[in-house]
Amino acid sequence: MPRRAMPEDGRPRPSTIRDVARHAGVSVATVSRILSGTYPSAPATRGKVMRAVRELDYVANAHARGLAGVRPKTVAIVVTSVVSPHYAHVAQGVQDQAAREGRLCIVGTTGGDPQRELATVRLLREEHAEAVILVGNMPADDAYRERMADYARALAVAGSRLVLCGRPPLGDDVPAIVVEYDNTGGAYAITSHLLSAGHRRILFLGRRTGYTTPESRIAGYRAALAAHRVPHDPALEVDSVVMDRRDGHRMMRERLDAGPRDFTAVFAGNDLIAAGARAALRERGLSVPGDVSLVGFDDLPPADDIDLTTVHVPHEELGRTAVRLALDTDTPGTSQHVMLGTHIVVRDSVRPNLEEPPSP
Amino acid sequence: MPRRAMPEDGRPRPSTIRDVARHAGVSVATVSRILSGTYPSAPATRGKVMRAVRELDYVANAHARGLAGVRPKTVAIVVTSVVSPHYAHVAQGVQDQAAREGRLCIVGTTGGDPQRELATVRLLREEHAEAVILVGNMPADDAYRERMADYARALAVAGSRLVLCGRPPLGDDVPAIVVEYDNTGGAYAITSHLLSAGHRRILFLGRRTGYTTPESRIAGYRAALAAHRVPHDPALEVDSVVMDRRDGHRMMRERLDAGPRDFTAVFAGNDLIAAGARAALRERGLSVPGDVSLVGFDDLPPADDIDLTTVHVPHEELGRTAVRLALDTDTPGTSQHVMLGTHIVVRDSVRPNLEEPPSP
DNA sequence: GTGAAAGCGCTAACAT
DNA sequence: ATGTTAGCGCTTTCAC
Repeated sequence: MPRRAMPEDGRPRPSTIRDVARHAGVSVATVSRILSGTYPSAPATRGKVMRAVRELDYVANAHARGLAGVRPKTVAIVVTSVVSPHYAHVAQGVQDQAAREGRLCIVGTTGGDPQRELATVRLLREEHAEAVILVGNMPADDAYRERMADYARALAVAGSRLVLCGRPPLGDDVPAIVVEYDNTGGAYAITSHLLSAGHRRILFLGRRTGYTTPESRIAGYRAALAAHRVPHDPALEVDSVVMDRRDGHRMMRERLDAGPRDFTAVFAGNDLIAAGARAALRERGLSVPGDVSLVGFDDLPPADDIDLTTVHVPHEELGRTAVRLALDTDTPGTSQHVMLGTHIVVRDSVRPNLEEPPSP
Repeated sequence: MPRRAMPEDGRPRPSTIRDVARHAGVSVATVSRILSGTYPSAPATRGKVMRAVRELDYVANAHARGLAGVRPKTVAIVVTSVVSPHYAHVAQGVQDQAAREGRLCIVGTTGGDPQRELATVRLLREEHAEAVILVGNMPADDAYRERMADYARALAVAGSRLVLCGRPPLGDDVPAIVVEYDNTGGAYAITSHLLSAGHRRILFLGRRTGYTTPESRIAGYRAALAAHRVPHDPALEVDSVVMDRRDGHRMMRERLDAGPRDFTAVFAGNDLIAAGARAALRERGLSVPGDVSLVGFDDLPPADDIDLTTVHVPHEELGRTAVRLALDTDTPGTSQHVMLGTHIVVRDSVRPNLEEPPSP
């Protein structure tokens, strides 16, 4: 049972560095130095201090330390939601690396609301975290760029590094680190996979103009079609608003109800959409991959559950890399740019197309 | 473009309350009072101050404020992992309520490792958060109780409230708020659901002795059997270690390979196990619910994807309630206890049992 | 209604 | 190798 200071009011208060100093018979400076471990000290003194620390159950006050000019050991991550697997896995990577480097992790959720994002970044500025990692999902318009640039400058003044995760760079004048992954390359690869299986009419589910991630993916889809000399039919690209399972189900259902099926394969903009589309196909008596081939993007649950061939995105590595780069003070540049690779994961949702012969 | 203090070294520093005071021609005390909004002040002064705040882009330093005796607006949550849907949903509830009440949220992950948990709680003590919410998954032995009691006392001294989420209370002498949900009731209800459909041999997948959550669930299972006067066969209870999809698959596969099938329905200890078991059943040519009925527990993804009848657990409400109770300083008691209800969600994974006639 | 000044607990010069 | 002391930026008495 630790002894602790107990003022007259009968409520114990946390031990302070002065309590420890007194208890050990040394000065507060000595205690501070020994605990920080960066100065030489006599073993005997060290022993006394450590014993006092233990007996008084002393832990430093993070706020006092922060005030005294030591950057708090904290990284922050801002996401739309922590239940979305995409964000959850990036957050997990951030947590991993943060814990490994002895940091605490502040997580903010915005629900996709710019107002809440703004409020969160404001609160984070107050905290003076070492890094603020934004895994936003905002349209990449000018307003967005400007907002990010504002964040970047304000955070830079407070000494925090801003990391943009999964989005393209903003420009060299903006002090932000960017960690993204190869959406276009992945989409190109998996579209080629379908083309190689003889599919020519590939429905793309989840076009979302103005949003960088879906746009990069559809760009890869189109590039692959072009490379294989397959005509590009804009009618095969379906717009989505929310990019979730429900929306995938809706898009597929509406498409099937609108007329005769004019595709043999489906490329869903993400695995959630793929899951919804698959359900809709089955409701209409179409099996995957028996009747229709289906691929997704992300390699997150429920991809494994539904045996979906998809593009693996290194979500956790994204988070880990973000933390690593932000905490790496050896590299002084505040505007690095890293692009992580993606690759296909083949499961059982694609079959060769037999409905029309492949072009010669 | 905000003007900001720019020392000789050419690196701007964040504006302080003194910069604002000078800029507005008032004292720092006045600025502090106006920003806290709890004191009367002349409208003219208020205007000057607010303008200065805007022009200097001032945000308060959370550490200075914390040091000066104001409890930081922060709640903390400690979970095993943020990718596990169970924890993610509770965390989402915590985030929701925290944001609603203007709080920042610190998230710590332990990976189930008591060492990391200890380290995390230590770091959180330094932060003096208003609340520390533990959503642990530890065996409920004496060592665990003692550890929790230690946390509780240490955090109480630092003025933080400890909330135990999804676990039974520790005792009145431990200053902790407990928010749990009705595992036994839910298990009782869904077992009754299977019994009403005529099932008598119900395989329970996921017994884990010493862990409160699985133990409460199996208790409900046994209670329902007893209430329906169905003999309890211990051979129908299968032990699990990790309680995940893979383990569900393994348990089901091993059971099916061990001999002739001696059950008509399966009660999986959670939805992940159910998903794994379902996959194993299908690999052996058994359909759900055609050949075997299957139910789970939690109502989390992938329950919806696989049309699983299961028990709904109010995960997000758990998190919201934890924050609400912890921040409710009107109720001074630090050892409240709340139990949230659970209920069945019927989907399409149960069929009446035809293999043997129900008892008369 | 506003100002002056005393800390909060810690770190980092500056002494010795 | 250790002690002394001046802040860090804010809130909050206590005066006026």
